[in-house]
Amino acid sequence: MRAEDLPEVRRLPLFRDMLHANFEQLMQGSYAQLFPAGLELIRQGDPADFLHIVLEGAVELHADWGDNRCTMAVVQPVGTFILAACIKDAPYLMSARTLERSRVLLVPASDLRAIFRRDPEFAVSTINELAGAYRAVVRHAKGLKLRNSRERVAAYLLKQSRMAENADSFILGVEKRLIASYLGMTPENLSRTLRGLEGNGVTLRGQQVTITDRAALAAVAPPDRLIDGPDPGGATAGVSLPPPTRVNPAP
Amino acid sequence: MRAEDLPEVRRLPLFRDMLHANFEQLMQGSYAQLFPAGLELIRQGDPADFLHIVLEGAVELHADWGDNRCTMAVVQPVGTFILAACIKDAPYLMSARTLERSRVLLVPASDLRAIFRRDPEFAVSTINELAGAYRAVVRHAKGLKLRNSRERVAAYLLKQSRMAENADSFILGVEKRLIASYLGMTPENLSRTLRGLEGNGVTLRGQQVTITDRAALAAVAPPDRLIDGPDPGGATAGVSLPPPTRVNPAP
DNA sequence: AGACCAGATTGACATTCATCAATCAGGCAC
DNA sequence: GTGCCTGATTGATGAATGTCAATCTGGTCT
Repeated sequence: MRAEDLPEVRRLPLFRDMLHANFEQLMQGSYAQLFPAGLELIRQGDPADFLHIVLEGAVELHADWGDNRCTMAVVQPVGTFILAACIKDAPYLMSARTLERSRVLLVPASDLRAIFRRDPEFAVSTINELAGAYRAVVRHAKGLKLRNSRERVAAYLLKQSRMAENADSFILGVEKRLIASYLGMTPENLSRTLRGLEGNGVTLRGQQVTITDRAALAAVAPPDRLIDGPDPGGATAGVSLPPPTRVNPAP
Repeated sequence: MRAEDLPEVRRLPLFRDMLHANFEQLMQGSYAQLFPAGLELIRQGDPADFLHIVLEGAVELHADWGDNRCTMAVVQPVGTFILAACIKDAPYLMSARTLERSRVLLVPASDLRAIFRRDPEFAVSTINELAGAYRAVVRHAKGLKLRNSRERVAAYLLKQSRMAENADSFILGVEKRLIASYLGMTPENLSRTLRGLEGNGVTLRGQQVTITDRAALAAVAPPDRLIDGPDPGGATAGVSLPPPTRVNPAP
């Protein structure tokens, strides 16, 4: 892997506190790889061999059952995914595919398991990472069960707004059909719902989202820290909600 | 706490491998308490002070948003819950209430955090517990997003059947409205769906479930290890699916 | 036994949501 | 620029699910 990536990886909450020697060893067995867009990195059901870390690009985690497919999360740099499967040495519960050309660091699961057994700091980091990931999924499940699709969309927009640098005008970083799948609805339904939300404090033009009346939007779906997160105590990497969005220059 | 409970707690995957001295210390700060049925043990949003372990009875984990409420899990002996919140020292994402008279062991979160920092075995156990809990929620979310209500009900029955001692005839251990909420549907819808499933290999009389044609039921919702679990490598305690059911004597 | 009560069921109805099909719009290759 | 291709949108429709209200049922208490 490129030497210049090391500091960034080292700075991840998961690796930040471990002993240097152990970090070195972990990285020695790892390798970064460049993948084209649309490539299936892992397939659900396969044995978990590598912890994946997205260095560049974006990766979708999705699940399939019969003919149905749904997006569970989008991981962006620098985020890790499928940590739990590696730890349990169990089959992946989700598939992963690149949304764009992406560089991914692959860390052997066996090394991982060996090292947190002898590096207490790393063990604690792993515990925190997993606890954060767990809470992220619980929040996702809560959103699915407690909110209808209109409310989920409104809450999603508000959350993206919070994460954007310019909270009042940002662009959706992902295809709408992916957002729809993430929110547990069809693209058609999302499209109509978005249109229905104009007049509730949002304006849309393509990927462009402008919040004109935050209170009105919040009235559709009162934001709740216990659903929309994040934990007060810092961002949860790993399986997170769809990507932070970039600011966009005024037209 | 009662001395006779100690061995059972000690046998939990979470505590099995830790040093005896540390287990002792952990238990010294803990206390078991008997609660009546229907009592709210914890309320979502409150700070996480104690890891909870159900020794007797049954506890429902549920979430609220506005006027909506949904069941996220039912924990039965001997199972732990809200480990993640304790670890992150963050607010509970779910509320908990006793479904029946229950005895619960309360372990101070601060002790927990202190001890897994110095007991590597306990740290590893915690990691495994969390990884299992994470995967359980992911499976739950997958079920919600990939299956319609009819399929969820069929899969639920099949799963309960697998967990029962007599797989072909068992009783639902929980109120139906609770099951409905867990499955993300209304009690009315569950009732109709259950009726609709007669003729697909199931017979119902009250809480009594009899599977007459497993294949027919499985045809409604093909079981999938990646949704219905469990992990091949052993039962995941903590936040698990609704309770194992007891066998029932033939009428 | 009888009254009572929470939960379950049923029916009628409204709403949400998915599906199918037909455009529409924007980006990219040539 | 033109053609094409994917994703987005829109419309029409039906299926799935929620809601409200009215029983029904099983168990508990007295």
